Amino acid sequence: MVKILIVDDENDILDFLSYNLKKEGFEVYTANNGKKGLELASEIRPQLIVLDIMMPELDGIEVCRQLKAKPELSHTIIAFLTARNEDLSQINALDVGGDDFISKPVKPQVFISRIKALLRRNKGETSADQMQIIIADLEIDRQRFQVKRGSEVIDLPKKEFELLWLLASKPGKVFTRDEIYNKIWGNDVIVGDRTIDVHIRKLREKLTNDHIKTLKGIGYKFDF
Amino acid sequence: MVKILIVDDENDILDFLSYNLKKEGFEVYTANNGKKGLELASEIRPQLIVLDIMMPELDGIEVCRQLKAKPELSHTIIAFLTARNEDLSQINALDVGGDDFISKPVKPQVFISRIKALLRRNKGETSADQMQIIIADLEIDRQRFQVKRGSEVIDLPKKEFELLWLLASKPGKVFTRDEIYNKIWGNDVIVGDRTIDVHIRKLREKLTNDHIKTLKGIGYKFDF
DNA sequence: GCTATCCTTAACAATAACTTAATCTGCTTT
DNA sequence: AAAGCAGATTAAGTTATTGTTAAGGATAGC
Repeated sequence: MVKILIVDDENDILDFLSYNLKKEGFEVYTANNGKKGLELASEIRPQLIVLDIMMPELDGIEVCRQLKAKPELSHTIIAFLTARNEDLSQINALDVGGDDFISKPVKPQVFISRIKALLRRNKGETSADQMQIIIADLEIDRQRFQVKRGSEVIDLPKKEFELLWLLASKPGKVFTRDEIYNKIWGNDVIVGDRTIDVHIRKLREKLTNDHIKTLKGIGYKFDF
Repeated sequence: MVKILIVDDENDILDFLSYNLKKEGFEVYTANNGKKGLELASEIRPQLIVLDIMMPELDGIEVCRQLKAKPELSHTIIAFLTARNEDLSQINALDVGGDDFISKPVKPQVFISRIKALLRRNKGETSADQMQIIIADLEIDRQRFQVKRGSEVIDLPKKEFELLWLLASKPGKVFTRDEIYNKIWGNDVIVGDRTIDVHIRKLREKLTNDHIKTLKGIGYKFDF
C-alpha cells in the first residue's frame, strides 16, 4: 500500500486532499505544521510527501531540506503545493530536491493524476537524462514521443513533440520565436514566419486543454 | 487439472474471463475483492492467479505482496490485469513478483494464449537471464529464435529476431535508427539506409499483427 | 561445388511530416 | 474608423523519410 504524507497548515486543505487520495486507495497521513510533518515522515516513511510551501515557522522548502538530509527519507518524492502567484519560488524548491509543483487551487482530478504520475516515474530507472515531464494534467514522455492526459494517449510527430517539450521544460517561461527556432531547427536552418504558428496550432488542437499561451510580439509560453 | 483464480472487483470481467478459461478446460475460481482473493488462494492453491491491479481497499499489488509472503503460495504465477493507461505501474508490479501483465480491455484469444504461455514457461527452468518475452499475443523465445502466436510457430532469422527482441524488450519505447544500428550491428559496421526497413518489413509480414510502429524522423517502436 | 537461406543493396514508389502561401481575425495605433 | 500589425487558420505544395521490390552477394549446410 502506498503511503502519502500531506503537510499543510490549513486543515481544510488537508481534509480535501486526504479525502481524494484515500478514495484512490492510498494510505494517507497528515500534519498541520512543518515540525509535525518531519516527525511523522520519519516514523511512517511515506513514498511521497505533499508539502505546502507557505507555512508559518517551518516552511515547505525548509522541511524539504531537512527531509533530504535524513538518509532514510532522502529518496522520498516531494510534491510542493504552491499558491498561484509565488511561482518564482519554483526554482528554489527544485534546487532543494522537490520533484513537482502543484499549484493551488487544486483540482482533484489533476491532483490525483499527478500524484500517480510521480509515483510511476520514480519506479522507472534512476532517471537517466530527463525523459519525462509531468505538468498540469499532462505526462510528456520523451521515450515514447507521446503525451498522456489521464488515460488518453496522444502521439505527436517529431517537431510538435520537440516544441511541446521545449515549452514545458520551463513552464511559464516565455520563449521568443528566435529561441524556438534556434533550439528546434538550429541556427542555420531558415524556415518561414508561419511555420511555428502552424505547429503551435496543431499542438493546441491535440492538447485540447489550452496550455500554450501567446504573448503577442514576444513569444509563446506553457501556462499551467 | 490446472486451477486458476481470478480476482477482480468487476463481476462482468470475472464472468467474461472465467467463461473463456473454462472453455479451455481450466478449473476456474473467482473472487471480487482482494481479501476474498487471498483467502481463496490459500484454500485452493491455484497454479496461477489473475489479479486486477486497481481494486478498492486491497489493490492487486498489495494482494500480490501478501501472496508472496505465504510460503505455500510464493511460487504461484501472478498475471496482473492493468488498465491501458497505467502501464508504467508495470515495473512496480514486476518488483513485487508479478509474472506478466495483461492490459484491459482483454481480448479472449490474447488472454488465453498468454495464460497458456505463462503456464508453459514455469515448467521449464527457473528463468535464467531473460530468454523469453511474452507480450501482446506473442511469445518471443530467445532459445529457439522463434515466436509463437497461439499455436502458430514462426521461425525468425537472426537479424530479424534480434530486431524484434530489441523492440519488444522495451515496449513502447522509441528506438532511433542509430540505436538500432548500434545494438544490432555494432557501432563500427556500416550498412545502407534501407537495411533496417527491409528487416522491419519482413517482420511485419511474418507477425501479421501490426505491432511495429514507425515514427517518421524518430524511429520504430513496439506498440501493444 | 551446389543449394538454400539470409543479408544487403539499389531503384523507385508511397507517404507522413513539414513548410509555405494566401486569407482571416482581432487588437492597437493614429 | 481606417490602417497596420502580429498571430491564427486553412489548404495546398514540398520534401524527407520510409516502404517495397527484386536482384546479387555472402554464408552455411550438404
